Amino acid sequence: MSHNTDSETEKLIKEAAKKVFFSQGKIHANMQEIADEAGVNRALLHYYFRNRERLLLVILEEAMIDSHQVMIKVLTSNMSLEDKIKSTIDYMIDRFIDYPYMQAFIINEVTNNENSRLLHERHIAPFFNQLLEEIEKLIKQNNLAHKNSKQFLINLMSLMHYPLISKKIISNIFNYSDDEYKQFIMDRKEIILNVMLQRKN
Amino acid sequence: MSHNTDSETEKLIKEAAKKVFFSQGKIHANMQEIADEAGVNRALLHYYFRNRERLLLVILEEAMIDSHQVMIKVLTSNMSLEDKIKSTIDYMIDRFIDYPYMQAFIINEVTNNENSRLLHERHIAPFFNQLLEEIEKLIKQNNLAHKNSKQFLINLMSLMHYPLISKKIISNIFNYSDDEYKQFIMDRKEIILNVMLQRKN
DNA sequence: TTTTTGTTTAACAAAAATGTTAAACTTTGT
DNA sequence: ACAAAGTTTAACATTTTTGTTAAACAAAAA
Repeated sequence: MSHNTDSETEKLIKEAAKKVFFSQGKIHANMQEIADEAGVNRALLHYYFRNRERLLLVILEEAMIDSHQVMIKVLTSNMSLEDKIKSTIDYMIDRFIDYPYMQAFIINEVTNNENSRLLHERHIAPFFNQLLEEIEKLIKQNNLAHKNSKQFLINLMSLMHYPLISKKIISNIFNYSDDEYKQFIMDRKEIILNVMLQRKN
Repeated sequence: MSHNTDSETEKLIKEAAKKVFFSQGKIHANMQEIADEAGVNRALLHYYFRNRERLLLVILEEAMIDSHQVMIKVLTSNMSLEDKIKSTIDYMIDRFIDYPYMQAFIINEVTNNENSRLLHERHIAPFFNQLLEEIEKLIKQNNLAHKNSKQFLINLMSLMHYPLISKKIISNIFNYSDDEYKQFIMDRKEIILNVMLQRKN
């Protein structure tokens, strides 16, 4: 690599790490593998991020912000119920179809690393209260079949995230190519909406 | 530990490994941590399982069999549609409430280990065809809102597995104790059934 | 042109994890 | 009592990964 200006290389490395962790799901990836993916020397990773833990924490924080801003942005907008849910699903899937293992990474970090859990608790969790209030309003206003906003939220998250996390499993059991898997996920946009709104599909 | 007969220690070690991986979600756990959990010497793990990879493959295979036998057993029984789905959900949750990260382990292994993927492809994936046929029958016979058996299956799996995998996330955002989390999951038995059958709850 | 910044290389130290081995000890069965 | 099987201990070799450093090099900026 030839002399990138300022923080562009930092970004390059972060993107490489995200590719390895979020796209390829290589949860045990070491510094060398990330350096290879970035096409730079391993020493450069330490130059920018000091150590492995910090690099992971940085991309974790960006993933958390990414992931949860999606929902808050759409759900606090001025749309109808259907459009809010629809936009959330559409945007989430479009945004993360190429990062299927991002949620798995977040889950794993929060589960296994106390610092990551604190990061989640401080920066992410508080916003969920806001989100739950919003969902409760939706349920009342639209007389939804679901009554419990927490369960509603987890249902939605389950239907969106699990099929991404289990990309390999799904491809394996249905014998899907990458394109077929992608189509399967795209088809879910409408299906998830219908399930959440209790409609036929 | 004092002189266990035959394969009882083997079992003890496997149970310890399952506790570490499936209950605690410590996906990066090393041999020493597993030995500690089992209360035996690390050398004993090698004595019984030769190396780390084999130990993991053994508990992976048992987990796969466990996990998928649940569905096939219930879904090919003589019950009504509602009871089949209900039994599947009930049994799955009861069986794996204490192994919330089992699915995460399977997913991770299949994603990152070629041998694990082959194990899945050879022993587990074929049974899904059987399962899909069963689901298609159910959909036709009961005129279900869902028409696509594959999407139906993934919906069900999502609603069951994701909330277990994200135990820590859920506990974090809802500020749940272990008991409260458990109750939240137990409440889902009915909720998942209602969502899958498009009923009010 | 000189200086600064970014980057590579290579070598190294240190730590962590894995896998192996031999010896001793304990329990069980014969 | 003896043998066999199970288990522990401790030491060791090997491998892998991490983190550090110094020197050289390239490109941009001054």
